[in-house]
Amino acid sequence: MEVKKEVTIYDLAKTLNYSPSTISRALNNHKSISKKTIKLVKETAEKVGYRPNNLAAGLRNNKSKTIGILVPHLNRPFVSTLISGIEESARKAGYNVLISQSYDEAEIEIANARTLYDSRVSGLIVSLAMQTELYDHFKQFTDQGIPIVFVDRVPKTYNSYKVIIDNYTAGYKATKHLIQGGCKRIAHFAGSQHRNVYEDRKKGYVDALKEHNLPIDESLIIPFKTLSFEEGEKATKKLLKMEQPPDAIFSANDTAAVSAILCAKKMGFSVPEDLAIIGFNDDPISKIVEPALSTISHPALKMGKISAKRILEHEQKEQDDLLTEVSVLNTEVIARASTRPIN
Amino acid sequence: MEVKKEVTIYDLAKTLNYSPSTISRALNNHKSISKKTIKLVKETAEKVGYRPNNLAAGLRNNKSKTIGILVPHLNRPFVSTLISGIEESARKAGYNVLISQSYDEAEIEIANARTLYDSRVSGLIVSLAMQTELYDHFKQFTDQGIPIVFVDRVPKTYNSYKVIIDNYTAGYKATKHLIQGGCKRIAHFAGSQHRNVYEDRKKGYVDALKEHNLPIDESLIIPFKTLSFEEGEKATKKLLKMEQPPDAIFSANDTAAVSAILCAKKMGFSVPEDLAIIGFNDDPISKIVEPALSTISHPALKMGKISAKRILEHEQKEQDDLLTEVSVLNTEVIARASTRPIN
DNA sequence: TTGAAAAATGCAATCGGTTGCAAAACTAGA
DNA sequence: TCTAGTTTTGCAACCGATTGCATTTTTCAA
Repeated sequence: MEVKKEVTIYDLAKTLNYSPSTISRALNNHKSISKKTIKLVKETAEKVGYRPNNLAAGLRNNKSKTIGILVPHLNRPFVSTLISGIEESARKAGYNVLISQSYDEAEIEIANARTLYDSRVSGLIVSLAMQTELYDHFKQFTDQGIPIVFVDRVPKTYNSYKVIIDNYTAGYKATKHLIQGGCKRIAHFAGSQHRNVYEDRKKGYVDALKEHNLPIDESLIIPFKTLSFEEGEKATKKLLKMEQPPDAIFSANDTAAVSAILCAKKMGFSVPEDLAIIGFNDDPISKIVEPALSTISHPALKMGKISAKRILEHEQKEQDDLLTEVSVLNTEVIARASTRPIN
Repeated sequence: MEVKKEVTIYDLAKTLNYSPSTISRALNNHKSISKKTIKLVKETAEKVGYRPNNLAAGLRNNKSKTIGILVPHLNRPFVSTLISGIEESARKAGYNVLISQSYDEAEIEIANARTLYDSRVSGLIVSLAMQTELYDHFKQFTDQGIPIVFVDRVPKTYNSYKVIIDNYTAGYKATKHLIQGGCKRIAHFAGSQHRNVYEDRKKGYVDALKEHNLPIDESLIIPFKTLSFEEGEKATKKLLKMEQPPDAIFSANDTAAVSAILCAKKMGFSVPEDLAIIGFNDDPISKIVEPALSTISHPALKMGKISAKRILEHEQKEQDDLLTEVSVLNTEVIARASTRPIN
């Protein structure tokens, strides 16, 4: 197959009788190049089909105008929307977006971090795998002054940007919402307590119970591995077969919550009368299930945009030693039919 | 902020008293380097924290071991799963994945194609924007021998790899499924007829009716712009208010189909008795809605993996002039509760 | 021991932009 | 017209890895 020779700034230089430096500067609107020259260069570049080689520029500058993303799973509503937000902001600023998924495994996360580093990303946006507990694989970025934004699932201690929601308050609000509906025995579908998001949601749940003088019943707090549909069904079955079943469930995600609704209905319980249920995330399924699932909003798109912004801004900043900088977004209870109206 | 100096092959060369060429070859397991040297080089590289610079290698080779993806929207179940499949295969082969979304606008698609080209992707995987009709922006890739895989939404004529399902047959099967359930007045939610997927689904629908001697009623074929929930509601309302409303709907996607179920129920029709409904894609919501939505499977993950494979294989191939090479995947009717059992 | 073939390694150019500094060209006031 | 200052442009090194070809080293049969 014949491959057309690509046009480089050297070709442009020859054509226009300028030096490559001038061409390069003209294309980048360098202030020391006259407007006349800039115009001429750009027009010619357009005409002859010149295309910049990002690899060359990236090599010279040791960064690639690329944001790396490291998430557990790409095909989840929250994550794919988060990425959509990142992509939108990045693209507007002329940045590319490299993606990778860890499948919630620390080992893969580590490998992917390496690869993204090797591609000299300008910044990294990470949502941690379920079981990641060591953060050494992020040090390579920090050492090179490459900004990292942890989003949603963040490490407790690592020094960097973070974009999160207030999971504690969200958990508190969700639980309080159930209490205000008259629920007294509230179960909780808890995610991995290694991850801040699930840990905090649970804490909010516990504190809401305490504040309303409801007992904490450990048998009502179900530890989940992945908060999957199947796990949700199993847990619901178990709960509803108890001698004294709960009258409500606060699930740490929507998937498990929806499975609880379906399972409860199948077992003859009515939702929300016998069992009120509230989820977390406002996934698309939460609007579709019947009764529609009350849940907690999760501003994925916005979190994505802010994460990207942090990286892009970082380029401008004076690189003092990087301090932790946390953005906390608002969430709210979305009351639908799966919980009882507030008294 | 202090930035640690990065280790290059030159540093390794100095340390080990070899030339950079030998280091490079050793790291790449070149056959002309002794196993002893390879071992030594690799161990030292590991020890001193050497990290390859993909930009440098990419510049030299004029390609970046990166697959570019161009899709309409990232946060849709089909697309995000497709990408997940691409990412998985690409990663295994040591390739990175660059993403971009066109928001279904040809103009953005063109701009993104440029950017991906400028990053010297090794291959491009595209699902076309709704209104794209000119394909000039793909020529730059073809001219450079960069393989393009069109997936799902593909151009009719462009010469390249294609990974699709048989939309015609799928549309035919979906319609036939309704007919076999006893439906006689079957409406169709049709997508943009510029895109093969929607055009072919409609053709399958039309032919199924014809073959079963059912009349084609143009008033039952509703043209959609985006097949959104809102559009679906509106269309359903309109249909059910007709003097002689349809007894079934074949929707070209699940979103509109689900909205039809909900809308029909709200209007007092029972599904599937009064109105049978079948969708397309097997999105997560289709399992959740009640009655559960019958639909057509869409092997997103597999399509992603195959698309990536096409790109990766292409690298090996003798680059004869690229011919069109089409992979057609199987789909099947997933019968759930929103359609009537087959007689 | 010698010579030729085979194996291992090195030289130097190359990929395409970017940029500090020097130099040239231009402007304007004296 | 001359000079100092300003604007514009060029020189050349550099980023880090790859690779064709030449050279050195090793191997082994004669």
